[in-house]
Amino acid sequence: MGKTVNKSILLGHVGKDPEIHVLQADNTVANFTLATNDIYRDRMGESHETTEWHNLVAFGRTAEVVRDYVQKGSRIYVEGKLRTRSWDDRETGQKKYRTEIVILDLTLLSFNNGNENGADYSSENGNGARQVRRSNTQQHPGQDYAYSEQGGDPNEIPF
Amino acid sequence: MGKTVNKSILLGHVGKDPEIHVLQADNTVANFTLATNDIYRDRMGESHETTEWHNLVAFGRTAEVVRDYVQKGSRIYVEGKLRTRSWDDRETGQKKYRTEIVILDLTLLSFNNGNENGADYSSENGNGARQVRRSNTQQHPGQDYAYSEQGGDPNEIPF
Amino acid sequence: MGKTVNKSILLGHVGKDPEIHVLQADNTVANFTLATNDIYRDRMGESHETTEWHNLVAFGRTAEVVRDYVQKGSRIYVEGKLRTRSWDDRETGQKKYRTEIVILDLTLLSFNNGNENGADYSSENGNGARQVRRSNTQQHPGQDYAYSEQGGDPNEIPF
Amino acid sequence: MGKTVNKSILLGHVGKDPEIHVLQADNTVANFTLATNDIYRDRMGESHETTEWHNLVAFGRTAEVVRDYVQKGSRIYVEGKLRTRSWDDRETGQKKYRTEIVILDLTLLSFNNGNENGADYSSENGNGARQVRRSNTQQHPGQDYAYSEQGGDPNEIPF
DNA sequence: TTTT
DNA sequence: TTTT
Repeated sequence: MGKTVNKSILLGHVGKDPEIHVLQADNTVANFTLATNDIYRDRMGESHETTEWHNLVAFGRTAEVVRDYVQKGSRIYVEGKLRTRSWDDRETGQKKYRTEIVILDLTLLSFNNGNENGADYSSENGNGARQVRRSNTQQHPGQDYAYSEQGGDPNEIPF
Repeated sequence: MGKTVNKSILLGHVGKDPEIHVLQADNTVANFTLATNDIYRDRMGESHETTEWHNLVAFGRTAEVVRDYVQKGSRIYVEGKLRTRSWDDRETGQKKYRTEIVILDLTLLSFNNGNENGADYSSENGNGARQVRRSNTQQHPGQDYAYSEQGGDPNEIPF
Repeated sequence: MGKTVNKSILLGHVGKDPEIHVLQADNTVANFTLATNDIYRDRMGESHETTEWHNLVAFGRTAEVVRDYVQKGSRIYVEGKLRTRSWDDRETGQKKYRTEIVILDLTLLSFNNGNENGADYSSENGNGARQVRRSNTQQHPGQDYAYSEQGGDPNEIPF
Repeated sequence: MGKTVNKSILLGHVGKDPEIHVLQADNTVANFTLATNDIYRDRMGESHETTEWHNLVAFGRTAEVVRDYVQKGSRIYVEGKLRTRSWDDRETGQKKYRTEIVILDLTLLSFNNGNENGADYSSENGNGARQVRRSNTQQHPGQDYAYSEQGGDPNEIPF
């Protein structure tokens, strides 16, 4: 029940591997970008394509799913809300703004780098199951967290 | 038909009277801000309300509707797409960003300053009809345009 | 987190006063219809308007809000999910279907019978506050429930 | 610009190969069903999954895309509007209803039977390109139409 | 009738 | 800068 509505729906490809930060023991944050494409026709009737880049952020359980299953090239569906943060730039003293979509719902549409037709990953583990990243400490060596196995079958993918 | 989706749905109140610009004879642009509210509960269980401000932009026919019917305090429903523009700041040389929602569909939910229950405006023209702004030259004296009466009953409100 | 998406967004006017049923002590159900309009142009270029009627259903707390604030003519924004129920018709033995939108989010856009500009209701209580129906036993005499005052300021409207 | 909103967003799997009908030379119609899943927890805390079936219909150019690229098992994203048709049943004389989603926007999320990771089809044509159905006369032998090659590169997939 |  |  709300007086207002703030909802965004995006479907596109992830621009780079998510950055993961652990704020507190209990709160993971994931930041990444998502590309959507717009096709328009100019006055001469020629078709052009532009790419729009969106800043996405996820918290908590959703951030853990991002950490474990989303990477550069992944195709995802996202539902969220817009949020604009502002701060004073240290150097120039100017007000700066950054608009983000806070993810409230996430659907994975591809695995292994967004290549919807590749067959390479099944050969990696030889059993046909989806291989997931349960840690990415190499990419973010400063972090120290463990995937919570409790509360569900560890072999069950949570989406 | 598209490979990606870029859709935002907003319902809220307009922060101030739209700024109207006429780029060419044929292309009106309207810029304004929209507020949405978010209620969240902090760790102490106390309820807080934040306001999110969105930059909206409309073009063409939609901008004309904004010019004529939207004002500070109006409650509106908007469907659009996200667009982030960037430019180099003249003074500092820094890259700056501004994210906007380009309006693709607009529904007016209130008239006369968003007061959904006020009866004052009907007394202004004494006939119970909705009174609309067909020009706002006072607010934007530098502009010179006329509302196009052709293509429809001038008494018909186009939404 | 989900593998699929089932989401409907409707904004329109309520066709008749909601029917309220109390299944158990704890679970109120509200059923009503919502009209949306579609304007289309036929092959001759003439404009036509059709009305689409949607079956809406709300449960629990949301149903209580519907009971107390929604009536015939109310303009509302609704977000929900589609659900199709089927049963065998007693007389004919035929399979029958009914598709409903289960309300997940509700925003009231008007008060007093959807008349967004009326001033009559404020004269009813003489204090400018919105008057709400806290019971509708006349309309639904078979029911016996009371609006729960606990859990919040009884003068606070919950949306 | 509209007074009301009637919008549905679905992401799921296609239940069976679309039925294609050609009403006139110029108007193709495609009918098919789409499954979405809902997970809920009962009073005992046990998790259950239900499947919701949606009736989808596409017209014109969109129907041609459905005809050529959508099949049983395909995963798709759809945006559309709800429409309920009614008729009197010939046998019983009863009023019957059928609610459909009229597709306004369609995004294909998988190829070859929804297997997002399968590599089998690329071996069918040996060049790694997506293989599309440009006719389905076997399935609908009564029809006689040809995919329009004009208006674009015939090798370009239109979404 | 889909999918995980 | 809106609104309740």
